[in-house]
Amino acid sequence: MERHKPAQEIIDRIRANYIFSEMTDAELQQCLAHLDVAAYAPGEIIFRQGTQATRFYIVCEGVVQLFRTSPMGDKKVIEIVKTGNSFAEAVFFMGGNYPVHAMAVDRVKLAGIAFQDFNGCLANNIGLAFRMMGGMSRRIHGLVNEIDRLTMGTACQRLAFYLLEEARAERHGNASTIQLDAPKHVIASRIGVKPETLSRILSRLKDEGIVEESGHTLTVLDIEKLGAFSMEGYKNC
Amino acid sequence: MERHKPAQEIIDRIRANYIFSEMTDAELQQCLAHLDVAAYAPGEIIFRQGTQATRFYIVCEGVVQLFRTSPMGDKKVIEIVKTGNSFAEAVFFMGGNYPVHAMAVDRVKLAGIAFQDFNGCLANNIGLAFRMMGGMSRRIHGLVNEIDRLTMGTACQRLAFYLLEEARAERHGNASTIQLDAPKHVIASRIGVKPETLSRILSRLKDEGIVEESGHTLTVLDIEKLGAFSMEGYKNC
DNA sequence: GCACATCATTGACTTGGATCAATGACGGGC
DNA sequence: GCCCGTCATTGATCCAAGTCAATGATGTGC
Repeated sequence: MERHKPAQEIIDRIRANYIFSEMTDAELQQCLAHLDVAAYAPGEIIFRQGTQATRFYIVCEGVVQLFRTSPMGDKKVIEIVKTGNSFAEAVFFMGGNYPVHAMAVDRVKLAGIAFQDFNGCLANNIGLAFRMMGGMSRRIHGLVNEIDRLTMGTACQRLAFYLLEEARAERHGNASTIQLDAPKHVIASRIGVKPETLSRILSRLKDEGIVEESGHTLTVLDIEKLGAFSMEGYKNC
Repeated sequence: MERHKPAQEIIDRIRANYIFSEMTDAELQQCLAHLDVAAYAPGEIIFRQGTQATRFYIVCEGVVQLFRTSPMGDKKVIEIVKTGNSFAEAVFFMGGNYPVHAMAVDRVKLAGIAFQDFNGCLANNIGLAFRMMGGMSRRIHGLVNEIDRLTMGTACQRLAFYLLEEARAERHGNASTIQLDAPKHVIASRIGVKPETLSRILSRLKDEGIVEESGHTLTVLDIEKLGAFSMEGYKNC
């Protein structure tokens, strides 16, 4: 393990993490008073399960593995932490010793933030606590959204769902018109497919008489049927 | 919109949400003093962008859409909130008016928590704030992990990565032996593929001389090469 | 030992979507 | 007007995995 001076690049990494993103510069400074930047070799242990927790970490480079060992010695990997993410901060909030071992998987550079500094910054600053919770809350929403996007059925279902969202604005009976605000390749990436694929799906929907298109206006002819399509993607609710 | 008495089922939903999961019963009671349970019809507006924020919500049934309208009247969907999740709680933490419209997509049942109650519970209770941050922090880790699992490259890369985790325990030089603790179909589901697929990948690795298998013992012959495989799944760092 | 159930392997086939490549339709600057 | 760049469509092909189905290995109990 070698120690380093905190470079600007390190500070940027820290700022980018959700824990610090809502802090003022002054608050950040206070938290980093005893900042510890160090590099670890592959396989090197960062901290051991059961030892007293004094810092949490942000991974500036490399990959870290968190794992537990049972009394019988078998090992269970709990989490893999990659560049940009933090670990052991929950230990700060909840108290107690480190509940896992942390080990460098490859060559790793870590920023270690002292609990003491962090606590000094946060303990009498309920305003900051609220801001941080706001930030975390948004982060959670963003992540949940992303998971939805990744797991929601086929490309066709995702498109159907997307169109229904848009269609809801102005519908008349079982039909609705949609103004396509963005170029198609943007819409494609929004639903997570390649433009070619979007094009194909759309022409399939046209063939089936579910939508019609002229210029930048898209007409949904049968909202019912479109809904049936998309809802198959929501079986897991 | 129709109002309801909070049933036990509603309370359970609320408890299950990350915002309330770390609270004691007493704290929860305090937050729910002015709990408002209501059902909305499809298309009904729950609150409007720019209006004063007084409550945040947990979706007990159905799907809610959050969207913004620009001055020119075009609509942009920000988020889809499904059963069990909350919305507008970030507004509480960060302050300000509702930054979006909220609309029921289908028939929706909501639990509305008054900012006033929530603030009363949290403002002078830094201990609770810390517990909540701990809970959120864990939630974030869980979600990040899940996204990793969903996006980490091909089945082959995932297997390679899984084996490397196991192999690290006892390695000698560039080789290592692994005791297969679980039947293969369990391992398969752990890395998110069908047993057949696992079998095929494994025999490919055997063909390439990277691993060897006898009984329930798996020998990795070339950790280097296996690592090269798996790291391709980490290009997006 | 035999019978039965679980586990594992292997092959043939299907499918959703990405990729590559060619061509057509606008639209805007000058 | 013409030319060029972005956008869109379409076809051909490829690929990773899932599915279905058949067959081989392992037990484990009795």
